[in-house]
Amino acid sequence: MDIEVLRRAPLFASLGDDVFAALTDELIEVDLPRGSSVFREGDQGDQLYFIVSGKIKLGRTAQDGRENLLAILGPGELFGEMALFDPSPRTATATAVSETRLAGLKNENLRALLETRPEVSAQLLQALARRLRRTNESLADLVFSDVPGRVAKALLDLADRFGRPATDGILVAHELTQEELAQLVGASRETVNKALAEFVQRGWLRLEARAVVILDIQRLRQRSR
Amino acid sequence: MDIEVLRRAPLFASLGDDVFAALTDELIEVDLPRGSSVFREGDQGDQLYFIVSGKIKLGRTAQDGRENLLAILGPGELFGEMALFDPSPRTATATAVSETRLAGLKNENLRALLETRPEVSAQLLQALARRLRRTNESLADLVFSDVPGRVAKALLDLADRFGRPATDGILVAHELTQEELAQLVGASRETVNKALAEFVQRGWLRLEARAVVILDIQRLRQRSR
DNA sequence: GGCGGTTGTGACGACTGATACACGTCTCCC
DNA sequence: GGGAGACGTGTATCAGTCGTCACAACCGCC
Repeated sequence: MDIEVLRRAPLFASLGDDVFAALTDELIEVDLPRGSSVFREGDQGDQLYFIVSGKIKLGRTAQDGRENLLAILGPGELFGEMALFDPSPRTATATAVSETRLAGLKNENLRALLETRPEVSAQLLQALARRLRRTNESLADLVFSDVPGRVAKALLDLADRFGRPATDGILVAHELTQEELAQLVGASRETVNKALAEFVQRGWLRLEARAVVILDIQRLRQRSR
Repeated sequence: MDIEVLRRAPLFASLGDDVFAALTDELIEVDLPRGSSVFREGDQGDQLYFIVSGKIKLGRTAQDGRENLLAILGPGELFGEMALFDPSPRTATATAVSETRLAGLKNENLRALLETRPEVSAQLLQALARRLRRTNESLADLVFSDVPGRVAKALLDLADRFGRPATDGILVAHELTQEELAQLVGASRETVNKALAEFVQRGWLRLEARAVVILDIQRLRQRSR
């Protein structure tokens, strides 16, 4: 397994090489094809996961079957950590958006580390605080912004995290279908499609297969406010 | 100051009496009338707060002045803890909903405790995880439920936390104006008012000054799904 | 007694979800 | 290699929810 990504993860950055080496022995490798789930809402969770490569979507399903996505996570990020502190079952389903490799860590193993290493606790607290901040941000967006605004914001966020410079703009290979993008911003696929078409028509974007190229990031930023 | 509430707070429950006594010396008492703020969005934060009595609303303001509330917190709960892990300024404004007494604790003091007491870290992690869970819940509600549904949900939540049995139902003295309730559920005051009027007309609720009496909690629960 | 803040209610318009359908593309199987 | 079907995408029409605006009534407090 490529452990370089994990070595650089903030949670482990403070650890000595020996402690980190001991930890890697406890990691459980998981490989997932697109569309398969790591765990589902309601499952009992005894593990948390680091993303080595690929992308994971965290989603919830309403009783009528509609879905909404809480987050798209990429390499170096961790998820499923809430089971550590709370015995209640998982409140979200984690699904691979693309072919994905994970490193799982049993709660008990991390718990032992937390007992002896206050810096690791601090890092975990920071990670949770940041997630809470992001979620609060999304809440405000849902209340204040219309669908095109939320789409613009989501694209900019994805660009920040997964964007790569291209010849004529920023290539964002988000790997999401428009349906998934719609679930992420809390709107219908059709409305998201129209918002994208409008952005394209204005020359701010170019659409590619499960990707976009941002051509005019300034305008897009302006639209997202 | 009435420290009984704090002694029972989960964050301190695991501490010995001696450690707790030392901690109380570091607490800073704050009294607030209705409407005054503990801190505002953008402030630099170096303290977190426990609610001894009263209620606090956490809110954000959009650039056009519209507000939305992230949470209503009551006695025993803590807030402002995100400044501990993240140097960035406060992302919400904390305002007293009623006359409120707080106990403030400097970040540095808590940090010292975290270094030596892993149980306190664990409690703090748990508190954050629960908040994140609640926030995710709110997100899903915004996407899936209509305004009456969200109002019903908010009332049930407030009833859980602040309700007291009355002769003909559950008295929920939330102390919020309809405007504040609207900001909490992410809707306009008028729409919230109409939802409340409908519930009253169906005999599920009785309205009182900054309070409601829930008469038929079953139906209200059903409406909230 | 007046005045600001809060509540109650109606009319209207805009955004957006639902529905329906055409089209393109990819995969898998024959 | 080609075709069928599943999946993803592009677009239009229509109806419903909800926000905005407007205004009346009410309450509590100075």
